[in-house]
Amino acid sequence: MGLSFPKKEKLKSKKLIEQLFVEGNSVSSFPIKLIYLQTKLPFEVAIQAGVSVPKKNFKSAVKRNRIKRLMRESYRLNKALVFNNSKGSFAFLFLYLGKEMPDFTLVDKNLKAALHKFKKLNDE
RNA sequence: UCACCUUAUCGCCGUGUACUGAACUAGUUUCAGUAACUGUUGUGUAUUUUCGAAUAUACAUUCAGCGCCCGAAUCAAGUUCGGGACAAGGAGGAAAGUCCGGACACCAAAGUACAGCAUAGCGGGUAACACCCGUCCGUCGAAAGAUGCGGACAAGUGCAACAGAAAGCAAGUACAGUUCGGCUGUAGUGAAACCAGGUAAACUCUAUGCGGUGAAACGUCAUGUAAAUCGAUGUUUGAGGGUAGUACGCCCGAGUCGAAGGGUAGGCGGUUAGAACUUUUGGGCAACUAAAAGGCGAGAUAAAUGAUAAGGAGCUCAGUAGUGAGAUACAGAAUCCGGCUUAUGACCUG
Repeated sequence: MGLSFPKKEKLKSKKLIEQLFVEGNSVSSFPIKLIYLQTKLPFEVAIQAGVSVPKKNFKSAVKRNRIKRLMRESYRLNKALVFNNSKGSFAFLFLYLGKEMPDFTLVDKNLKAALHKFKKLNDE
């Protein structure tokens, strides 16, 4: 399956996202928080994922874009951790809770940790 | 004026699948020309070889195949679905603030007057403007030049520091004259005094312009049930409501028939080829404009345009130098244009 991150695997439905905030569970590894929910997806994929950075913490659109890109990139490289082993289909949303600009190493490390936590919970 | 560059690896987004012209009109799909690919087709020519033929190669023509590749539906190159390959492309000068001006779209009601708002030397440019150009005047400057909310005190109303009795609607100092009436003159204060002036980033007046709502507009497709909605028809008193404020005016409003709406912030269109850009020539002091030629380079929608690594350029600091260290601005398209304002790095020039 490789390292691609095509459109089908992106969380796009507004309905699902709202449901995610209301009913979803979460794990976190500061500054990354992962909200997830086991649910039916519109396509035949295991996981749909999205990223979000609150406007409150980062007013500049350029900075928000940068953080979202870092998170997307990190998820793309590490999604093999959870993609094939999970049971059922999930909606993911990664939130960035920090207030400082991160670099790729920091995002990658913590996003990986969050994925590991999710996997451990899901296996039990 | 430019908006760091190059390479490698891994990704994201939409587009295309040789080109050109026409027809049919929306379709199980037409025609012509040029170019390219494949070949156990046929024919011809040339060359090689040979006594000759066959063979081989090249070219021309004909035929068949292919329609970027694979799979499925199908009489499919063209239509639909899924997967892949390749190609070219993929944020800005301000994309920002949303402050003006338009294009475009819609409206139960958009009309008239008043009110309100905007603009303000004069002339020109423009689709339009509060923008731009020219010019006059004022102010600043030695000059080059910079800068200006620069119409009107003619009508009405208001305001005016200090000085002064008084800057109005009422008072009044000193001296002199006198037809004895606070009638006249002079002095004193001040920029200005029983007389005019100043002031319109004071009300006001004049001239010109202004319906409202914004792409979450709007159109359309799918699903499809009641009040309400839309269309047609239509009646009497017209309650009541609406039309940004007021007045007039205008519109809706019973019933019947037909259609399909709500929600799912669903899909598609609108949507990116334009009052655009570049070059040349003509017109104009200029803003700008006319003609010709050329190419076309983002289209996302929880929102693509990237991430990582290495090297280099310019910049700053240190150093004689080789070199070393540091930082790499402001900032992210969202219907599209013309401006203005604000933020901001480097270089060149006056």
